[in-house]
Amino acid sequence: MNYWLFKSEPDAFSIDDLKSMKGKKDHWDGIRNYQARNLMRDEIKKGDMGFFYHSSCQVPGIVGVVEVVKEAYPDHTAWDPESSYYDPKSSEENPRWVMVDVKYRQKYEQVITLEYLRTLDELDGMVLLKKGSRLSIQPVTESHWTLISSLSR
DNA sequence: GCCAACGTTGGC
DNA sequence: GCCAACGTTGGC
Repeated sequence: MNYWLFKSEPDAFSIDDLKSMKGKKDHWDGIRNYQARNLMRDEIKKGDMGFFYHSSCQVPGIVGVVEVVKEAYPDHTAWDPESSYYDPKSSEENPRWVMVDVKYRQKYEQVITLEYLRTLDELDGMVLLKKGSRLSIQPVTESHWTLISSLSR
């Protein structure tokens, strides 16, 4: 099993939004970055777990956990001219972008803040903490996953 | 709101 | 295929 980190701006889509969806699950649409797309297309498997990360907000950090419940399939928002994720170069015949489905698993009582994560020597090398890192879907190592998960207790 | 870092585009 | 210009991300 592999571990991931999914970034979202809570103003656009928060962990509470996910929790309130029917079945507590939703498709992770709107990814328009090739590196993140390739991770979804090639690496992210059903049953994988992910941290839900809130970015571009007052207190950026990890707010909870999701599970991947459906593997990559075409992102239909790319075909919708009304959508802000519209990409005329993507078609139903030849989809350029994909998404996966994730399901809410838990919300932490307290945000594990980016500020706090930066203080932990054990997280050296974590993609999230690298300077200039802005990948919206990131791999997380098992040891980092285990450590961060233990912080929520 | 600023701005550093990064990704993408397109002319050559 | 290079790289300047531009657009975006995201912490602060």
